[in-house]
Amino acid sequence: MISQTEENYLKAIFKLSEQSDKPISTNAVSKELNTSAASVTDMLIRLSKKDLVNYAKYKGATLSDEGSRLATHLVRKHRLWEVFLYDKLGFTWDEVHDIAEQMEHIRSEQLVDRLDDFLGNPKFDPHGDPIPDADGNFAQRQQYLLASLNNSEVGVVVGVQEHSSAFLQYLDKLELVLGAKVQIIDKYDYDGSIKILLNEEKEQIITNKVAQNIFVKT
Amino acid sequence: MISQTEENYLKAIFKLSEQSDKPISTNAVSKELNTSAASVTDMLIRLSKKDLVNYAKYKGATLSDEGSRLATHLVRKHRLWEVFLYDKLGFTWDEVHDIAEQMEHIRSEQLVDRLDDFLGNPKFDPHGDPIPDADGNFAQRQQYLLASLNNSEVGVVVGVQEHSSAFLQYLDKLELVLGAKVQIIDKYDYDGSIKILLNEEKEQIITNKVAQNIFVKT
DNA sequence: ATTTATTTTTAGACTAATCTAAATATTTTA
DNA sequence: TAAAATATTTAGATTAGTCTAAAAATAAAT
Ligand SMILES: [Mn+2]
Ligand SMILES: [Mn+2]
Ligand SMILES: [Mn+2]
Ligand SMILES: [Mn+2]
Repeated sequence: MISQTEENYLKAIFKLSEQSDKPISTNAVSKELNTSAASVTDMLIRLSKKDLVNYAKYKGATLSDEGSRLATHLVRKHRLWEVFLYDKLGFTWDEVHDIAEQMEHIRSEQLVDRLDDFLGNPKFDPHGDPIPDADGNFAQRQQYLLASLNNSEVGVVVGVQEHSSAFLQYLDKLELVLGAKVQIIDKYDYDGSIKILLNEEKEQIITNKVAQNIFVKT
Repeated sequence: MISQTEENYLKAIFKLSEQSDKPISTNAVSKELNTSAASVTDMLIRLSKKDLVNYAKYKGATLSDEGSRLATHLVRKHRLWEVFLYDKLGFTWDEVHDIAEQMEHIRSEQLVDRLDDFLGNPKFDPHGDPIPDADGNFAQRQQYLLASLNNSEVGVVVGVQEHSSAFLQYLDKLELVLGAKVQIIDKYDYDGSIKILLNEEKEQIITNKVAQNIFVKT
C-alpha cells in the first residue's frame, strides 16, 4: 500500500520531470512540497526501497516505471475531478485545483472510470492540461507560447503555464480565457509587451510575463 | 485542525450514540473501528483535550456540542457522496458506502453545498438514511420495522437497519428494495418468518432476520 | 461479601512523517 | 586547484497513531 504522502512525492517528482530530463534534486522536491530537504532524503530512500523511484545519494531521483504509472494515474484523477468541479459544480478555474488535490487520493478504479464516462471522457482539464486515459496515454497537441507568435499571427488560447489563482483570476479580467482568439498586432522590444486583438474586436496590450504563461494553438 | 483518524472516531461515537443513550464504552468504539482498546483510550484522551468529547476514565465518552456538530457534518458529506455515486455514477446501493467513507473526508464547505444543490438537495441517501442539512438538521420520518407490522397491514420499504453488502445484495435478489410495497399475509410463530405480498403481485416468505432489518412507512 | 470474569487503563515499544542542527559532498568561483 | 558557497545527507528529536502485555478498576457470579 502506498500512502497519500508518498503519492504526493511521486506527483511532485513527476511534475518536475516534465520540466527537465535530468534526475530531480532533493532541493527541487523540497521546494515543490514545502518540506525540508532532510525529509525529502528520507522519503526518497523509502520510495526507492519500494522501487517507485531510482535514487542514488547526491544524484537525485527519477521515477521507476511503476512510480511513473502511479503518478500518471494520480494526474488522471486530479484532472478528471477538476473537470467535475468545473463542469458539474460550477467552480471557477482558479478554485478547482485545491479541492482536486484532495480528491485525487480517493482509491477506487471503478470510480475513476465511471467518473470519466460521466464527464464524457474529456481530453483536457479546465486549465487546458491533457487528461491521461486509463492506460496512461496523454492526448498530445501542438501548442506554442503566446509570446512566441510573430506579428499578425493568430492563435487560440488552449492552456496556461502558470496555475496560480492570482494569474488565473487576472486572465479572467483580461478575458484571456480558454478558447479566446488572439492576433498579434505588435510586439514592443522595449519591455517585451505585446499588443493583441482579442476575439476579433478588442485591442489591448499585455505584458511579456502574461504572454510567456499562455499556450495557444495556431 | 482535526485529522481523518479523529474524524473516524467522532463518527463512530456518533453512530453508537444513536443506538443508546448511555456514554459509549471504550470497547464499543474499539469494536466499531477494529482497533485495540488501548488505542481508543489514547484517542478519547486526545479528543477530550480538544473538547470534542466528554470523557471520564472508565465511564465512557459522549460527544460535545462541537464534536456532535462535526460528526453530523461528516454524516452529511458521507450520505451526499453516496447519493452522487448512486444517482450520477450508477453504483449500486451495496457499493457506495466504502467509497463514501473516503470521500467524506474531503474538506471544502463550498464543495458540500454545491454538491447538495447539484444532487437536488436530497433528503435521503440510497439506503433510506436521512441526510442532515447544512445546519445539521435531519429530516425525521415515521418508520417501523417490517417485522412489527400485523397481518394485512401494508408498508413501503424506506430504509435498512443493516448496511452490509451481503444483506443489501440479498435484498436485491428478494426485490425488497427502497420503494417496494409490502403487505403482511401471515406471520408464523414457529420461526418468526413472514409471508408477504410484494408489490401487489408476488407472495413470498422472508425470515424474521430480514424483517428485523427493514424499515417501512405505513 | 468474596472471588472470578470482564473491561479499561497504563507502560513501553514501533512506524510514518516531519523538523533542526551538524556533518559531509558537490559545485562554483577565484 | 584550493577556497568558498551551496546542496545533500546524517543524527537526533518530536508527534500521531497504533500495538501487546501487564496492571488496575469495575461488574458479575457464587
Ligand atoms: Mn490542478
Ligand atoms: Mn489542471
Ligand atoms: Mn454509508
Ligand atoms: Mn447510507
